[in-house]
Amino acid sequence: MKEDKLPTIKEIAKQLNVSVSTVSRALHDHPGIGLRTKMRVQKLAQELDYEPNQTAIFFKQRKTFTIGVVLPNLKEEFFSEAINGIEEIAIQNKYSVLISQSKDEAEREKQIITTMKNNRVDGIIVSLAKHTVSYEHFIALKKYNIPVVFFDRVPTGPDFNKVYSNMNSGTREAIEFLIDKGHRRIGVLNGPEEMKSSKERTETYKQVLVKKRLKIDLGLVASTDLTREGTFKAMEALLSQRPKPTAILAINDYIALDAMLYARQQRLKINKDITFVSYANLPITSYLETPPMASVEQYPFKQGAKAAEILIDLLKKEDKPAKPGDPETFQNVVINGQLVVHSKR
Amino acid sequence: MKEDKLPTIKEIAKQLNVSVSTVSRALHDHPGIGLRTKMRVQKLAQELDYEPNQTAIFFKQRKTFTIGVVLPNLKEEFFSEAINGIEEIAIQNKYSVLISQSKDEAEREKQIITTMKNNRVDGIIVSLAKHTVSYEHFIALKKYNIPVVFFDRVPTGPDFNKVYSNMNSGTREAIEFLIDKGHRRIGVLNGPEEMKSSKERTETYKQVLVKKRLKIDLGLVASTDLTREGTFKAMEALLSQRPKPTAILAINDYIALDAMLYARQQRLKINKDITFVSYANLPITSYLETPPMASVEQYPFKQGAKAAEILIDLLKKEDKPAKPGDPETFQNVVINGQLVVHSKR
DNA sequence: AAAGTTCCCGCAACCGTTTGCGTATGTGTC
DNA sequence: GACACATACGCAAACGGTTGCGGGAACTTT
Repeated sequence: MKEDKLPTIKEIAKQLNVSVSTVSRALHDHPGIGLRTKMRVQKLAQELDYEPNQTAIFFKQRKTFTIGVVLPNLKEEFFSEAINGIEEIAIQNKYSVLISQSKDEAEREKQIITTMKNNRVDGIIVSLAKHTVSYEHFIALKKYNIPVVFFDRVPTGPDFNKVYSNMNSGTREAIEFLIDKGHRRIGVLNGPEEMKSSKERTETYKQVLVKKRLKIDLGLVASTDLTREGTFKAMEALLSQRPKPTAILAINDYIALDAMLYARQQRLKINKDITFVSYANLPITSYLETPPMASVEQYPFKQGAKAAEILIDLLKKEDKPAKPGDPETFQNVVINGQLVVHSKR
Repeated sequence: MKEDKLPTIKEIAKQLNVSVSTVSRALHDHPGIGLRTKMRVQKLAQELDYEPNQTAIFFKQRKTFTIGVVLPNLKEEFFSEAINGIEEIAIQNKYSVLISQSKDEAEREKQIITTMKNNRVDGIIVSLAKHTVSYEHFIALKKYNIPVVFFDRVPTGPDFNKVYSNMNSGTREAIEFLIDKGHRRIGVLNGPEEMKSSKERTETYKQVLVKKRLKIDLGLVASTDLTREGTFKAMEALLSQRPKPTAILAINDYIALDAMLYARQQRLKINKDITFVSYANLPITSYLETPPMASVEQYPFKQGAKAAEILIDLLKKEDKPAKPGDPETFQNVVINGQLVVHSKR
């Protein structure tokens, strides 16, 4: 009943009594093929609904036109926004996107990278799992000529392509904003210490306080492992300081939300007894009755798009004969975070 | 400098002075290969870091071990949860997942399906764009032997595999819940009329009211196109009814949040002047000070997982010789939504 | 010792497409 | 009518791996 056999180039060739190479060339508008046969071929291809078998092409060309994306999860709007950026650029360049979640587990991340490598994705975009400390599995990709671009959660060291937002200026703005509002005891709800950004945040925090001639109290800096429980614990630690902090800078909007939840449980009025400022500026906060007073926008869409651009550029360059003497260079794009103030008072 | 050449089966064969077929079989633990050579081959493969070229295998086996997932967007937690379910099952079965967003545009959806078809994904899981009305591009996949499983936003008609949650029982529960709480004027914030679920919701709404002997006022049923503006408009319409509704059943949590936003702008107190009940029961609501009073849980993870299971089952069956007489059958799995009450009063 | 078995392994085709190279036919030139 | 030259197409190899089949060597059987 069903004809089961998909039309191939061979099929067309047979029906038209020409060779497969002629068909192939005709379909690609190769100049060496006469107009007459070119037309005949294209017409029949139309009629048969011929579509080239991409797997064959991938195999032959040693290219899959697929880029892999590995990120901690898809639930956070930051990442799904970033994917939008990636997809946008990918589609424009006729690339497909293979997405996988590390679930913030280093082991799983490694596994995913291996799979992607074997599937011969052309390149990979990564936002690291929160506890990833070893980058060997990424370095190993070099042997396979698979370029990697990191974004947001990027590794330290110069030997990587990366796109990330510079928290420092945003952090500075955020803290100065709070100080301007009269806050003197400002808590920091920081991420795990393995994350590069965590250290930087603490650093900038100290710098601003010094500059503003305020006392530094490291009891006001706490780490959460990004789980709700971890955040609650960190909040508990922060709120037990005396005098209590009147404002808190949280590593991202989700953590801020968890922190608010805890604060409410402690009968604190948000934006009155305690003020929050965080990072990311996610749409989710627009739904809230009491959003963080300000948020450092990190432009996830832009980050994703930029990472994709860099990757695709690399892929295009790869086709060209690399000049032998060329030292390998790495892109390092910094997108400045910017403080967005949500509420006036 | 860099050896550029990836190790292949040929390479191993040459180094060991055996044929490629022997190597291939040795690596697969084929019984027809002697223990000695099997060991030698496997050892060398190890040393060379040999990894089979999947693209070659895909091509040869006419199978890619990839399933495509098409859904409206990744931003909604419902969908990202569903993906988690899909990924879970996929990984267990050694499938990769190719994700693409239709952005709720029928045209883009069609485009994606075409690309996936050409990329020879083994099967596809789809949640329809909100205005998709023609299913031809899906039906066309049959010719390519690519099975499709729909979830959540499923097409009407019996000729499709689908997994969706039965809103009716949930809707019934939700409305009865509101009536029990004393509400008599219950508004419905429904989705676009193209969506099957919208019609059903209205239907069930009417049934319950009839059963409870309440007057039906269709002015209390409004449609939103799922954008924030659309929802505001619909809310405006609902709130202009007299007497005003005291409770609103919203098509999903996001819409409920938008609606609340509007209600607050109108100086209505949530859960006091006006009560919301919605669908999905997303984690996002756990962050809210005033979450919907109740929500119909739709088990996105389960839906995704189930869809993936069905698809993979189909793929496995495909390998087996299909009995010619067999009429094609379609799975139709219904997951009952269940009302989850958030706040007591 | 010849015949039959069993055990291992190699040969070669195949999947669908691309592409370098060779060649038949046609065109133009003197 | 012999020559060069372009034009239009075919041949065949290659990409990397899988698999049916066939066959040589070693071993068992009678």
